[in-house]
Amino acid sequence: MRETILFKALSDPIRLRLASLLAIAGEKCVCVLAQALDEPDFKISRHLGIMRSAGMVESRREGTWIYYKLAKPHNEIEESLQKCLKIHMKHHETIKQDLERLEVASCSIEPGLKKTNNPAIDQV
Amino acid sequence: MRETILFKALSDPIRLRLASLLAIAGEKCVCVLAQALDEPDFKISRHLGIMRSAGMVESRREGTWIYYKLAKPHNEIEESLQKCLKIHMKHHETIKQDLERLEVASCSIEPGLKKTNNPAIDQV
DNA sequence: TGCTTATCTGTGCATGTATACATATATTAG
DNA sequence: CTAATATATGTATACATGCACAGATAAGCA
Repeated sequence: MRETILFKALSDPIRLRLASLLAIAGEKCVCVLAQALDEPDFKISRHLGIMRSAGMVESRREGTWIYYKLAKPHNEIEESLQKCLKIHMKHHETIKQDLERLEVASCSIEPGLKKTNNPAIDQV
Repeated sequence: MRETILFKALSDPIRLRLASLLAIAGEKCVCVLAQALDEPDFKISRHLGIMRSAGMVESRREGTWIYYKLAKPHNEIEESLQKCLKIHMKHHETIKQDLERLEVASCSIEPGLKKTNNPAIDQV
C-alpha cells in the first residue's frame, strides 16, 4: 500500500499546510514558507524533507535558496488529492492566515536584489 | 487543522483497505471485513474504532453483528476523498484481492439463516 | 580568506501508534 | 440458566514520530 505514505505525509498539520500553500501558490523557498507558517526554519526544512521522501514535493536550488513545489502526480489518486487541496483549502481559516503572511513574506535578500547600506530602506 | 485526523485515519494500510472496501462495496460487518483483509477480528475491530473516532465511519448493530459504512462527508474535502477511493482503489492490486475474498466471505451464521445440526451442510 | 544567510542534519527526549494476547461484553439459541 | 458467536477493550511491548537545540554544510560576497 504505497498510498499510505501519501496520506501519512498529509497527516501532520505542518505538512498539510505546506502542501496546501504549494498547491495554491506554487513554488516557494524554505524561508518564505517558514514565515508563512510562522514556524522556525529547521522545522519547515525537516517536514519538507519528509514530504520529498514521500515523493510529494520536488526541490530546486537557486543560489542560497532552495525552492520547493508539488511533484507531478504519479497516479490518479495523487492528482485528485492535489486538485482537492488547491480548490478547497484556500477557504480554510488556517490556510487563509498562512496565505496572508505568505504575501508579505520575503527573504532577507531577495534574489536579484542587493541589500543596501541603508537599514531604513532594507526594512521596506 | 481538523483535516489531519482524516489523513491520519487513512495513513495505515489496514484502515486504507477498510475505507476502500466500504467505499466500493458499501456497508459490511466486522467478521466479513476481517475475512476480506485476512486479518484477525480484534485487529479489524480496533481499526474500525479508530476510524469511527475520526468521524469517518458509522456503525449499526443488527443482532450479533455490527455493520460499518462510510459516514456522510462533512465537507467537500471528505466528499472528494470518498469519491477518489471509490473510483480509483478498485484498480489497486491489494484491493482487488480483498474484494475477491470479500465476495466469498460470510458469517458463521448468516443473518436470517439458521445453523443446522448437519456439519456437512453448515460447511457449504 | 572570513562573514553572513539559507538550509540541512545529528541527537536526545517525550509522546504516539500498532500489535498480540487475554479478557470482557452483547446477542442469540437452546 | 448455559453455550456459542460477534465484537470490543485492557494491557504490555516494540516501534515510529515530532520536537528543540546545536552544529554542519552550502552559496554569495567583501
